[in-house]
Amino acid sequence: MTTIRDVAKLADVSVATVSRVLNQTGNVSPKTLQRVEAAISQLNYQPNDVARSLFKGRSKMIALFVPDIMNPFFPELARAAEDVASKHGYTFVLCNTDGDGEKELTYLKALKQKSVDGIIIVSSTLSKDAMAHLDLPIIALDRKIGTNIAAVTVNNRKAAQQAVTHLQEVGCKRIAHIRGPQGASNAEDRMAGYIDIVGQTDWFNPSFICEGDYTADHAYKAALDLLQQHPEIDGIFAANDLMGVGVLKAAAALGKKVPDELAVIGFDGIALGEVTIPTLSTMAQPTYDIGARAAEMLIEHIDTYDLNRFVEPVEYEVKLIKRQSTERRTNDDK
Amino acid sequence: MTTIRDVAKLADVSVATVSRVLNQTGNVSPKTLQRVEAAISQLNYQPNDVARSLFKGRSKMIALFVPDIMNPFFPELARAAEDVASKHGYTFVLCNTDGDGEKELTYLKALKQKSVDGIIIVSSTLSKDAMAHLDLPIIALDRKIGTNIAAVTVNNRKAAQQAVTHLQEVGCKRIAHIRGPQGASNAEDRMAGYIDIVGQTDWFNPSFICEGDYTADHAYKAALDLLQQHPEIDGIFAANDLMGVGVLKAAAALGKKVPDELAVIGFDGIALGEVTIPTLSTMAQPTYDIGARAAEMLIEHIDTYDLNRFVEPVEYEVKLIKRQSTERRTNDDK
DNA sequence: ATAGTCGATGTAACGGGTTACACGCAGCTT
DNA sequence: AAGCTGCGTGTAACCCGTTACATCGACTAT
Repeated sequence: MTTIRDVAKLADVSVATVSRVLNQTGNVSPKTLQRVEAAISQLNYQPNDVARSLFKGRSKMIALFVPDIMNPFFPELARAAEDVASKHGYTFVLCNTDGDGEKELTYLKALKQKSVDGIIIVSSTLSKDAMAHLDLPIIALDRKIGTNIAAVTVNNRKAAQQAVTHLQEVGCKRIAHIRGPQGASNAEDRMAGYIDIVGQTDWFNPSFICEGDYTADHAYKAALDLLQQHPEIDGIFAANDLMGVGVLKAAAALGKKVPDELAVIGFDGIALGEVTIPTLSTMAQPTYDIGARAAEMLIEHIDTYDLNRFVEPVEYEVKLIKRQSTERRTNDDK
Repeated sequence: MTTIRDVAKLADVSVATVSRVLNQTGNVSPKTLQRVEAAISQLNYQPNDVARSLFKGRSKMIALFVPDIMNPFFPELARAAEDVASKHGYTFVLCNTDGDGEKELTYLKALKQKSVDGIIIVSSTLSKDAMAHLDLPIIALDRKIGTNIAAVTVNNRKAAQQAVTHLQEVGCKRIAHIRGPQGASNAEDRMAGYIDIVGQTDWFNPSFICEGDYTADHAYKAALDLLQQHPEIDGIFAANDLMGVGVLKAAAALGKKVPDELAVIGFDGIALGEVTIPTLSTMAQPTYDIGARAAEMLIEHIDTYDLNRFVEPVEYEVKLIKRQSTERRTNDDK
């Protein structure tokens, strides 16, 4: 490995001057500049980022924590964040947490030892105190964490209201909800939106709300139970698309026709919803934009280097995408 | 930040002794050990990995290069590699290359400056010389690169033969192929397998092989053209599942019934194939295992620290999964 | 008793950039 | 001419672990 001292020797200057050339700090005379640049290219010198990081205490790395990259909602987020990171010269670290608080802490510790500059995190388990002890720029994504950590989210509650209203508009009389995991702010908000619309109806029944964990399998089973126990249900709002697909499968397994006997709407807008049969209506998030924005915010936060500055949270709008699973029935009513 | 010198001072020993405790190298008396451990926990000391990396020239980081994490085949690979990395105490860096050689080189340079310990790469563009100049442990994944870089792949050619044979068995008389991108070894091998089976038939026609780039959109268009130009085609082997889904959409758009008028089989075994209608038959790769194995091999390679050691390539078996898109017709023939 | 061995521990150099501080010198002010 | 400013540059300390080498005492071998 060639070092800055090799370059200095060849250019017959001091290491300080080479460093000044590299970082374009301080004044360097044109002649010297040229000599140094020649030496650099002659030796094909590339500065050692580790040494730089050691001195600076910063590493030009950011990390993204997701529950599981195999869940199709996250790759787009990851792609966006990585694009932004690399555009700004940052290296991108990916961590799968499985929604496990222990794992999150282990990763955080390891990354801190590596002087990672900041974190974007999708989590519902990380406690606020754990974050407080951690003096690292953090942006919460998709789900809020406490109140003083900046978050990039969507208007979950309003979007959920829209979704349920849409089901009503296509003729649904008994609408159930398969919710996301306890403690996830987006799951709570989506459920709240559901309740906003149907909570006061005469038919509403708390058992119309099923636990879910954002996976298709679990939703499949939940929907089977639900539909068998309450055959009168003619609309389901799933808190994400993956669970929406699970519901479609359950309906198929029970011989319930979608959308005629059961309308289904999901949330997220993943590509998967376009290739199922029937295709899945959904409340689509601007996923790439959200991921990119979170990364931009994080990097800006890092660059301003002001750990205590308040970072404004951002909320995006969600868009209703009507597909076959909620196609208005020609003649409905029971 | 508390440093090793703080710990040394508190425990009233030298930094060397603290280092010995941390790394369990050399001999430390029980009493001293205890004092040092007490000091470490009292100060909540965590060693600085950057300093360690600088001295050692290694960073305990590995990177995975994929064309695009949004392609559903890659998240599973990434998940597997990350699991293995983190199990071994490595940090996992993800790079999206878009199959762009320039981007690959830029990433490689940046990672080398960070003393990344090794790379797993899915690439068909990286030249062998570029790799040769790079003295970093590398494992090729999914696609081979040259002949002297260890690779973890599947038996693409044989699997392709199986896929095409399966189409024949369900009654297909005219089988087309939508191939992967030029230069990708797996695309070439899969095409070769296709030709092995149908190349000598009297009906075979080179125009039955369409260019593809492993995306659904492109395959959709290619399949539209193909089916319109050659209405006699009754079977399509798509070089990956995403393109298989594109073919299904094209068939739907043209009103061709799958599997009765057109049987379709893909390659990869991504979850997507289970939720389309009809569900997509495929040659399923043991994707997680492949990713995990590549990571294990890389880390073993790094640990033995023997850059010139020959690493044995590994080839996995692919499994035919029959689904609706190739369900045997009750009474076929033209 | 003396040399040799081994365990326990400390000192200081090292890895490779960065930068505070100092110095020399040219040009300008008064 | 003395004093000041500012550019261009070099020296060396610093970031923080790691480890080669040295030291010292205790114990074993002869």
